[in-house]
Amino acid sequence: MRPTKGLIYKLRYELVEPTGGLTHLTVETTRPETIPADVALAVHPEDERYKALIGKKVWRPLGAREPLPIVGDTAVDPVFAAGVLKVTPAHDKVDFDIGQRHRLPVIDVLNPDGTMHADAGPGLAGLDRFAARKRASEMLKESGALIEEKAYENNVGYSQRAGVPIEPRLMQQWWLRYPRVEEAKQVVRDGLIQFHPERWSKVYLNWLENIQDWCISRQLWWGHRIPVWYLKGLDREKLTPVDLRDPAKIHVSLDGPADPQNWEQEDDVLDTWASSWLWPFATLGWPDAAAQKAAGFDALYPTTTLATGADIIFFWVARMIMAGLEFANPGAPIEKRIPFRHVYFNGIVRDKQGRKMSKTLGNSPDPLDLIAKYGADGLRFGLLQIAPLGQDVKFDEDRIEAGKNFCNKLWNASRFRQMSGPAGDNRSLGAILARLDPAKLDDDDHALLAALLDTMTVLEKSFAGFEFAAATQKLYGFFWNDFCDWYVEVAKARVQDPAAQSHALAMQDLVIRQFLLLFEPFAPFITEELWHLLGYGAEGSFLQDTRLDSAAAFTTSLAGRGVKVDPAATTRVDQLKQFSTLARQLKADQAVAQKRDVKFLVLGGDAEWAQVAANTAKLTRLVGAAGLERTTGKPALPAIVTPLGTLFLDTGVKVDPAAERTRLKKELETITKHIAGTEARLGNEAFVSKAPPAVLEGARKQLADQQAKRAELERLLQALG
RNA sequence: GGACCUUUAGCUCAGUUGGUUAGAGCGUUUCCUUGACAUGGAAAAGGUCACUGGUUCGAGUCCAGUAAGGUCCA
Repeated sequence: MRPTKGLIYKLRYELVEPTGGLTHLTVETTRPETIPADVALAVHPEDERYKALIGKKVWRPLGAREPLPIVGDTAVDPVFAAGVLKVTPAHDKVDFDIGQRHRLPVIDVLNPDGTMHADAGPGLAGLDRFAARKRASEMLKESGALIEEKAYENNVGYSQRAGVPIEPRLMQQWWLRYPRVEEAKQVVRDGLIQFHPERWSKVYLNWLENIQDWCISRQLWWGHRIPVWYLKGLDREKLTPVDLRDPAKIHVSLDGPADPQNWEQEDDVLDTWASSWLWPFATLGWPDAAAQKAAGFDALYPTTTLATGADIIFFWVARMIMAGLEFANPGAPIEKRIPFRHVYFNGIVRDKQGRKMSKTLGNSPDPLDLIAKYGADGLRFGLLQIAPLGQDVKFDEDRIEAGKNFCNKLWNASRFRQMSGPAGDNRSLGAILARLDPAKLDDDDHALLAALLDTMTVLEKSFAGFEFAAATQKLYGFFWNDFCDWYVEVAKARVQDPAAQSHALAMQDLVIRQFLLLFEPFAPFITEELWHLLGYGAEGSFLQDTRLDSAAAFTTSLAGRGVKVDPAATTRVDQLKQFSTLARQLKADQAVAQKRDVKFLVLGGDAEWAQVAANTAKLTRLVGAAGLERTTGKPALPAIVTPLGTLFLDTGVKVDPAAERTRLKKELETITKHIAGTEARLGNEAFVSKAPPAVLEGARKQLADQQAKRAELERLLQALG
């Protein structure tokens, strides 16, 4: 559709019998050359101006002078122009529908080449449609029917290929009645075929409930020719319904008539989709039995998953299902006839403004340019990251850059592993496990293995549910945060310790190996490269051929080496993470340069101090501390409350009590607000009596923690004086 | 007109069966090139979860309605 400037013509249609003081009706049209094809005028049945005229007649002002009925139809917009519509069923969709409703005849005045047909009458016949429009207006002017013509802009459909306005015209078309409609509904409703996301099945079923016959004729020259033959000498434009059912005149079959010399095959070809709907079995040798056997039809049909866009549910998916049920494994149970068991609807990638990418708009980035900029893996991972299940995605190059950065992170982490110490035997999972020393597993090892197992479990679930974006997010967080930001950092000390090095490196080799296996579908190139560089594969073997163990199998392998992951370690490591974050925060608050090593003092119970003391080496390194000591007093120093006790920062500079007080008061305010919220919840009788015990217990624990923190903050404020 | 979907931080999006103080990336602010990575590290600011009502001890999440936007309709 394109806004097109043209003319609109205001015309008089004379009443055959003047009624109620009216002699004519005023009609506006942009296509006066189609008047010879008019078969009626239509008004809105509720329109007070014209209601009484329904059933009366007017004279056609151009072409054959015949009386045309006035009909009432709600499709008429009473507000547009004079509220009277000329009805030309042969050359307008709305008019055609009106014609059908009122059983009006159809008069075609256009030839296929866009010139006027003889039925357009003398003066117009033979003219090109645009020349005819001009001539028609002149003829109407001469006869006095033309009231006025004025400039007008409306939306006109254009041919994309030829760039000329499209003229609706009735033609002989072939239609197909769909087979197996009920079965097609049943297989999706009963879950024999599952849609992902499931909600698209509603769209599918809704369409099948209202299914109409399929117009399979396409006015094209390429494709499968429609298997219909006409007896030579028949006028195809004048066929009656009886003719169409007469096998002496019309032949329909795949093989064609026995006496082809007497017949002419239909020139039109099938709708593209009428070829495509055969795809699931036509690609497996169908209909030739020997070819099917050779292609492995019995093993491969039905296939597991069809991946496609939801915009072609009707065009392709529904039709493949019906075709499969009809043509594949005829007579077999229904589960052998369906073409696939799962349909995965990928999101459609749109541009930043949300528009569909198209050649016409030129808003589609060239994948090769993106690969040159971000790498094939970066592009793939970035796209998967922004494509949630069944949701369209707005393409944003920043996300692709994030994909590249992640690949870079993986590369550097692997490089660091190589620089950290000698390569061990990485050729199999067993070989790496043999290098682990179960006696040397610390909390960080346990927490990392727990996070790895969790990642594996989440990936298993994500793959089963076609949730690829969720999988990428899990992989990203695990590798960047759990492994690089925490584990590799805290392991630096162990790697330099001769007694712990071998074990610590084996842990890294193990985790990188499993990560490469998990990450391979999202970034096949860099993972394969690293697989070889780090010696994970034997000579000539490939990551892509290596089996990925399930979380359960991996747990068993660990157990075989005497490694049982301690879930409580994660909690303890989280406390250390919080401790170091708060320590850094304290430094930042006090405007202490990060690199400057300062002295920290910890005030806390024995258990808390024991945990800090056991991790002093890690913590001082992580937060940049010259020392981390226990204190029993209440030094007048900037402080922060952590899960492992209160932490004081000694910069050697005299503390500013006013600034410190302001900071602590703000903290106190926040925690007091939270306590009020928690207390309100616990004070609610209905909550206490109805909430599940676990939730209740959680709330009580939370309140206790919050109160302890508040008490500590109050003590600190008091100590400041 | 019909069906379906979306609305959460400046931007792009997560948020699993309702349950602590709603998350991530990018962007922004401050600091940092010490030995994996500045394609990086540390910290911070930033949200009445479109609106109205309902169900519930409890709603971003469930229900109804409203608004705005989008997709498909052979």
